Amino acid sequence: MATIEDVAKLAGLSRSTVSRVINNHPYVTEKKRQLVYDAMRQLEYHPNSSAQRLRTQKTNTIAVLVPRLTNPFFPLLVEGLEEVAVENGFQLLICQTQANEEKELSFLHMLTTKQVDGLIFTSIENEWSTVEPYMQSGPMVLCNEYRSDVNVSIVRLDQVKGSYLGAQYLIDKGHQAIAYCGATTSELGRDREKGFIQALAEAGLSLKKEWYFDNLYSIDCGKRVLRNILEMDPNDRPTAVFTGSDEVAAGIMKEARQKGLSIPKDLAVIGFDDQPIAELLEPSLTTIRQPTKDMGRQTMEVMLSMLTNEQKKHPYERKVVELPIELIKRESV
Amino acid sequence: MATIEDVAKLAGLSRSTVSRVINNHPYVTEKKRQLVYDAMRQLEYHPNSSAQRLRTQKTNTIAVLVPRLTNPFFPLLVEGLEEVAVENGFQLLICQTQANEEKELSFLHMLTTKQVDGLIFTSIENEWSTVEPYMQSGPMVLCNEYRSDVNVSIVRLDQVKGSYLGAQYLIDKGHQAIAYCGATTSELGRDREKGFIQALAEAGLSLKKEWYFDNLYSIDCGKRVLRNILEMDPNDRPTAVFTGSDEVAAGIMKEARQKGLSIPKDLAVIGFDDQPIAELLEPSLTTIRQPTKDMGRQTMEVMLSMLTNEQKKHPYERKVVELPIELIKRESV
DNA sequence: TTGAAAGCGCTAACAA
DNA sequence: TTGTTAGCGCTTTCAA
Repeated sequence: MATIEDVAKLAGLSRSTVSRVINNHPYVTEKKRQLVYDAMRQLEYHPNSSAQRLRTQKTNTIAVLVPRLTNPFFPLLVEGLEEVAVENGFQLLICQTQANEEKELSFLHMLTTKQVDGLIFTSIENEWSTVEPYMQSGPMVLCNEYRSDVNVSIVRLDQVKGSYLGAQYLIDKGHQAIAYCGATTSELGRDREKGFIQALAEAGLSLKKEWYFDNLYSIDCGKRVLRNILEMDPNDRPTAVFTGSDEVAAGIMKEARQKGLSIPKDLAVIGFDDQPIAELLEPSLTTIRQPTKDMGRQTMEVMLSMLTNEQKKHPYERKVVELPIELIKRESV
Repeated sequence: MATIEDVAKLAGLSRSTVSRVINNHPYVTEKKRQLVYDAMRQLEYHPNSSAQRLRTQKTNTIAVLVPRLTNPFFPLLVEGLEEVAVENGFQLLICQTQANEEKELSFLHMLTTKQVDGLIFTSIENEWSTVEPYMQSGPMVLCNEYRSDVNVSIVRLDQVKGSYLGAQYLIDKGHQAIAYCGATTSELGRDREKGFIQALAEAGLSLKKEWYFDNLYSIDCGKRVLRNILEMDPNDRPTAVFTGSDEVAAGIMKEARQKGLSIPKDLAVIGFDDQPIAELLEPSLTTIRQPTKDMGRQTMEVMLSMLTNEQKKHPYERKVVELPIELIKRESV
């Protein structure tokens, strides 16, 4: 492999001049610039990325932590993140945590080893107290999932409103017995619960403990929920289910059909996300639309502004962005 | 940030000894090893990744080129690739080409700039002649898509058999008028076409030009196909469609319902991939199952063996792995 | 078993 | 406008 030294020799110039050409610096005469280009081409020279990183202390890479890419929500988010990153000369390092605390920690490590310039969480597995120390190694932004009581930049949705809209719609459609699929472990999950309960309360209803399903995320989880519902007393079981994701909703619907239930007649189902699958299901899925890709774009913009401010030696400024969320009415309710 | 020098000083030892401890070399007394560990902990020292890379000329990172992550086939493939990579201390750099030639080229570049140790294609956008020169910069493996006439390692499926099975099944079910959604641009696409035509030929049938839809990949593409079919003469139009992906099949089915067609009565549909969505559709989708995740695992194993052989200064040995493919019968045919 | 020293390939401050 | 020079932080001979 040719090095900058080889190019300099061949061009009859110094390494500095070659470096200036590589980095598009001013104050290089056109003639010498050409000399350098010729030499680079002749030697098939390409600057060594590790050397550049070591010297500049920058990687132009941003880590994005996602639980798993097989959940279609995240590829969409990544698409938004990546668009803005690439527009600004940055690269993404996509890290699947598999919802595993240790894996997440190992990725956080990349910030301290200077393998990445910044890090974006789209979900958080560890306690914030164990994450926080890593903030001194580089900028972090929370996207989607959040912690409102800590000093970190956040781009998120109004989850309270999301579930409120869903519950209200079910109630408007005459449902009184509504099951809930949620997650108690995250603030996002607790906010959704808040909105859901609020809508119920305004209608004089409350959430039954036995109708609360916790910690669900997959199609199979959804199927299990449906089977659980079927095991309940037929005279006292939910007529509608609010779910935390289109996957779970799809699982419920699939299993319902399997068991001979008709949707929405026997059971109304409402999803969350508005993934492509929502429209394809039969009946098509009523769901809460998240502006996923836009959330990605905005997150990356916050991250890049932090990286830029950092260069100006300004302290990081906390930004909180909240994006709108809406109900998409289809046929499953 | 603490450096190795700081650790050495605090421990009262040399940089070399600290380095040996970091890299688990033998010949360090337990006592000094502890001294080093203590110093590292005290200083919160973490080796700088760029420096290690520059010095060792290794990144322990492998680039994986995918067209886009929003096609669920690829996250599944990546999962397999990543499992094996992580098991062996390697990291994945996932690169979305957006099916764009220039983007692909820019990622190939990472091999020459030593940003990655090896590169895996899951689809190829450029001519092989423009890709080939990059092989001298590091090992490459083709996964899923392939070029049988070039000297590169490949892990792939028997595509001829895949489409043969699908076509044969449709014919067995009594279909004579079968539309085909394919791709002429890749060898994979041409092989599928081969198998399809072969099955037809054995039944004394042939593929109508007007029933050939080229270059389709998304749900919307599928919808368009269905509309095209409906514009045909009702007395001379396909009774079945063979598609190149579950997405396209889903689009066709969705639009068919929209237009009042019943599946499979009015139109039989067969997919390709067996993604989660295949089972969820109504009716559920008959499709060709690809052992996607396993294909990923095997690909990474080939890549790692090349990386290892490289260290032994052996020339790369071309490996070709072909995985089985099967027909999953459901309700859409 | 340990340390000294060289150098991976690059950028940037400084001098000219 | 260009070149000289000093490292960035690490690993790895080589010698002790």
